[in-house]
Amino acid sequence: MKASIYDVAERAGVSVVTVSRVINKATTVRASSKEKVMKAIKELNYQPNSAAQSLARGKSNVIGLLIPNLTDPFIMEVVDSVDRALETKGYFLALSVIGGNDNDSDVRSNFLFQQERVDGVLILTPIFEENYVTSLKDKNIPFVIMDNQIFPYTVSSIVVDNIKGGYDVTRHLLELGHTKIGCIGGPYHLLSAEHRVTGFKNAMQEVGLEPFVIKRGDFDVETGYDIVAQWIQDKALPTAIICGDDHIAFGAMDALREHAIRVPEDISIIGYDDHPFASKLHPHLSTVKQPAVEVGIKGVEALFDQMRGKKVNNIVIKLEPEIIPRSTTSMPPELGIFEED
Amino acid sequence: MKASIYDVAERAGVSVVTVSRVINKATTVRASSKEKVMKAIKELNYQPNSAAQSLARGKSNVIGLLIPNLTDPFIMEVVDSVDRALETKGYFLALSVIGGNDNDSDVRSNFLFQQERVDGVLILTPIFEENYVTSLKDKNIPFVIMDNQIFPYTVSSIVVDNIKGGYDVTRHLLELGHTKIGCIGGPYHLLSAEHRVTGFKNAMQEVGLEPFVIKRGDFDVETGYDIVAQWIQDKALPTAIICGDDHIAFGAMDALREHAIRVPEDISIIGYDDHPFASKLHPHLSTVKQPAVEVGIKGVEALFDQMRGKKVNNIVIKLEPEIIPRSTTSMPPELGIFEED
DNA sequence: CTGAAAGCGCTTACAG
DNA sequence: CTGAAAGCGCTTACAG
Repeated sequence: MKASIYDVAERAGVSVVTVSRVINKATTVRASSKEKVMKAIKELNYQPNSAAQSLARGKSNVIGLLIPNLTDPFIMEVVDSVDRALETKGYFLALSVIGGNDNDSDVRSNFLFQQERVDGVLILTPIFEENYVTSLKDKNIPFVIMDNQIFPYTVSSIVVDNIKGGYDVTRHLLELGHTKIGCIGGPYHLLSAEHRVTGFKNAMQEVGLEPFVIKRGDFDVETGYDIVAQWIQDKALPTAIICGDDHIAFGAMDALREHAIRVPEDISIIGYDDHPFASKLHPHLSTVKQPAVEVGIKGVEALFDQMRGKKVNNIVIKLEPEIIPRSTTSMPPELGIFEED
Repeated sequence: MKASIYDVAERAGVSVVTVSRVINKATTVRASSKEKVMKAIKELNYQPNSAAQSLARGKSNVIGLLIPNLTDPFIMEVVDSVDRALETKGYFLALSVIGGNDNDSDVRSNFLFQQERVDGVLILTPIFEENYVTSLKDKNIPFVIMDNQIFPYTVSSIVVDNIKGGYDVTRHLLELGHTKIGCIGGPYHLLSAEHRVTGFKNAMQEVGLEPFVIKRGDFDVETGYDIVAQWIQDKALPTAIICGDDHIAFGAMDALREHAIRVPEDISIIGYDDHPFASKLHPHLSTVKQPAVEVGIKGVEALFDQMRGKKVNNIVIKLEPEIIPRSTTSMPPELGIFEED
């Protein structure tokens, strides 16, 4: 049978209150008492029942984390960061993957969104789900949204400046001397994708240049591959391509390779996200590193501030991405691939 | 203030017992009572306190899942599968990433390994951690180990037959006509890696062939790249390479590409795991698909069997991988790359 | 079909 | 520094 706090108290010859105090590291316990209790705990292999603790304390010590999938490296890095941050605070991570269809996500969120079940919720989603916000507010559960670009509500959020990311990437190419710059952006419904394209446009406009071409698609290898293959077929290639993310960049390079077009000699490619493969596959991909660890840490911090009752509505923390130039970007060729001498 | 079961009872004009019954979907409630209770629940926006439920029921409805990292696609697929399986059963997923250093993992596991905190634990680890097993057994927490190849204890586990995987892959190459087959296996401390190599050796021996070469390294792009680059420098390349996983295969192809050696015309490559990129980057990688979803489902099933008290010690469920031939494997060339006419 | 009572295992004031 | 008492919000027999 599992030992309870009463067993420990009895064995140690003290009251359960004292046992509770040493469990909770209260300082007001005589050293000798503490010792006896510790000994009893050891001997009985006692571990406090967390359900009882939660009930008595009115808090569960678990934080819910909602994520859209388990495949995106950026997301996984944030999850890892959150996991670590929570752990140092003695909190648990209850993970829930929000499926695609609405019913599904409804069930899941309701499941997680029970007060007393979680002390707070972290939402990591590229898409703004209004019903989550409503639901969470209804139930009075503290929450913060991470990596979301919409915040017209009084909602705490941690965002990464994607406009700056898109801008920086373009500046990099501009400074290398490129003028014919194309862009394969992410999907329209993702504001992060939108913002990167906006940053691109801003930077171009600033120097009085027109985008060579702009296409949009999913954050996927196939998007990059298909679009670039089409461009090649059309014999209309810029001297540099800004990709919405690294998957697109890998796909773009894949298509280029099949046509023996060299990167970066013939064309420069730059991605976004710093996928693990970016620094491993050759040539090493120039890209943008998002502060994933920072996002996780700040998210947890903001959530705990809120849980502590700091009435900090609508706190928005904006983090900056960092460009990492590697081997896929260089000066433009004298002549574009399909240009005549 | 949050509504309790008493508020609901009062408003509905019944006792808390009846409310409890409708919450728990007991059939022994008069329709009219049930209706009143439902109405009160709606009006008060009542949600049962899960800590109280856990305490009263003696179970938490949460399952702990221990994983080594958040980057391996196979692992993530299993996590997803477990998440779904748990959800349909009304269970929560408490995730914990086991860090590298021992201290760390100790802290984490102790944290998760509290009876009453979790009803059961699923361990997904390529390395057999004896202290986990001991600890879990001590505390009498049901658990099952997934994707582990060692099971000398009375421990339930779900394993995938890596020997068969290695064997099948080799047969595939053999049937295409290859005789000079090399292998870049995963690390020595991973039994899964070991088994794949064993499968390779077995298949070769069966047809009276010697392995052309066998090297080992981490499951990493760099391993494949470095080893193949070395082979190229040594002018000693087999006509087919069996890679311990897809990362190694990607690295191998990367090195080959830099030397303009064609896949599969000059050399065949086959990976393991069916990484998302395997079917996207060109040429599409021949590989082995592990039954990740199945592993998750069976793991959850086995765990629940155990939780229900089925005294099923040492249940081992062995699942089979499936080879997926794609475009990186074909008949061997007339002459090896470095062979003279 | 329904409810009074006891209990799940802790923590929190309060009093000393 | 310590303990008696009440309470956290539910569920589980038990009796009716």
